[in-house]
Amino acid sequence: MRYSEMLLPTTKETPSDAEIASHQLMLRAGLIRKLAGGIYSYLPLGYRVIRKVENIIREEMDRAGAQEVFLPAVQPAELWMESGRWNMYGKELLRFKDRHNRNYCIGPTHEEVITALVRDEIQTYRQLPLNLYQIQTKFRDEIRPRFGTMRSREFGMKDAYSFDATEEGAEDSYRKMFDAYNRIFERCGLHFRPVEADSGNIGGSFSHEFMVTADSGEDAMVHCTACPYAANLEKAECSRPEGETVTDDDSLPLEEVHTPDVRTIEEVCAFLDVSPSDVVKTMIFMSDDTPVAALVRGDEEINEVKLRNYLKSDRLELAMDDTILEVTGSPRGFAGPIGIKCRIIADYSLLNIKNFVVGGNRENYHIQNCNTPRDFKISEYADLRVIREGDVCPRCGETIRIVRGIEVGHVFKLGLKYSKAMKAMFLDRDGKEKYMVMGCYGIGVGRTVAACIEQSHDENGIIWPMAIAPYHVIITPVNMNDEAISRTAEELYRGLVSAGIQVILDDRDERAGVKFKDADLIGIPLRITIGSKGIAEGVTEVKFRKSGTVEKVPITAVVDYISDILVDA
RNA sequence: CGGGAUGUGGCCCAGCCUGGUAGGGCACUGCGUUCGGGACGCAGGAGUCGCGCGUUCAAAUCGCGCCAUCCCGACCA
Repeated sequence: MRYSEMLLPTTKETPSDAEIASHQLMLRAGLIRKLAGGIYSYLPLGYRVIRKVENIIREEMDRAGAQEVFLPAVQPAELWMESGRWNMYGKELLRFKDRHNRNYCIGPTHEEVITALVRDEIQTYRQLPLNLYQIQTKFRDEIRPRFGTMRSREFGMKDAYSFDATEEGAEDSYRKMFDAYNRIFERCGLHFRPVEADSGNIGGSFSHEFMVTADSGEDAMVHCTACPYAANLEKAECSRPEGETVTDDDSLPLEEVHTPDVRTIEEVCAFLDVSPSDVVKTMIFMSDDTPVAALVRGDEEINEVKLRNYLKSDRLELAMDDTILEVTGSPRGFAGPIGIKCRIIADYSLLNIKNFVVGGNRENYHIQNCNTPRDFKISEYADLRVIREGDVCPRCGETIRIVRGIEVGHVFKLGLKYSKAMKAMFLDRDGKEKYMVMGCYGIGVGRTVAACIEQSHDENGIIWPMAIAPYHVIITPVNMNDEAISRTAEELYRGLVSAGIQVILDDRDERAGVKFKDADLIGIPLRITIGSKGIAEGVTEVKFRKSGTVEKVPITAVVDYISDILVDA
């Protein structure tokens, strides 16, 4: 393609409403333009990258045995009422009425549509397993879209759905997708890590997120420094400490202390001159409609996802003030386990501590030198806290580290959730009707592109990995008015094009500096510079965007030289 | 939705406090010079100052309301 004919509006200045590198560079390099909040147009260069990623996804999905379909974006409300999500999904689901006043939504995801399709078309176990995928525009009316295509409202997503006759089959489908995702992100040149993720209400332990490591990532994940263990922060398990040696030795007598207006852990520590690890936090939650007290050491945080999973509750939230008063007999800030009127669950961090401070269950009082089981009994210990940097790995015992990441993919074993709700059944070998076992698997296409830039750029611009670069090569004639230069550039351009190489010829009548800056900004992996000095020697310069290294290559050998590089890549 | 900020040619911003002629840089058009890391000169085109109402002789500037955008918290690919 000739640069002079392309819609490729690069800018020197950084748009003021872009915060992170990938968003700034996507705007500056002319990949995207914003139409409205969280809604973006892809320009030619940006769309080429999208298509490259999509094609990698297609190849790997096809290779894994999935078949591509294309489902409607507009979906009737009845389907969503069937699954129960019309009322559950909330404001993120964009709803509207047609001219007949019928309710519709724009699909934020396609479980309903695919399940309805498959239940009508599949009757027997002989037709299973089945894995269908599509690459389609989704709309989620996000509370707060941000970071360009990283979290937009309208976005391209690959979503796949597997249907199996058995649990084992579903696990096999899951594993195939897991493997395919690894290949996809590897081919996109990303540094990523599959991490164990919370599977929430839906149950089962089969959920992994594919996280691209990036400091600007919105998610936190943990990984072990020694073994392959990696998990989403909210999922990461904390080991039960060794050796429960709680005895009454060196126990001091219980002591109620007046602590006027002292509520938070910090205030308690300052007031009583103790450290947070000598205090026990008592937090009152409402699990569905039942109050529960969760205990954790003062220097730790409660992980609400773990607590919810432990309790198997559908809804979990911090209790309101009136509940706290009812359960503890005191206002917020003084809750303690002694004499409390609800179920008590203690985090493992409560093992092995003694003479600790607890709330007094009485306004403006705390209790010191509390010990178990002397002063109150803990019948349930569980892993309830948020893991911390430096904790021990739950698998191997080595050190845990926390890093930030961008979730680009998610694989999920759905089980029977949708097949039951929507009656997706088949006739098994034994002549009995059974529910299909489902899985769903998503990849954010635009987010993957943004994540790639986030991970691969420098102060001059984007550095595309060869596999998803919009073009492989850019030819930069330093002066179009120099007859020898422009002729050589034209000839080389024709040579590369006929060799099937994706190339831009920067035929603009611009100074060399401008062309170099733009070439760096848009991140083309290879740049061929053609100048009069080189022509005199019969060579061109091939510069590698990533390493910055420059090779002098004879003009006659450039096409072969480039072809070889691309074959290796 | 709550908290904070911003809205001025396509882009980045000044002007607002202290009301009176809309300004700079980038980009764009023409001519000339220049030509290997975002050149220079001259001449030009381009703006309902987010929208509405109000205060005032007079509003980009002051007041009120609305809208939009961005950042920080609960959702998610």
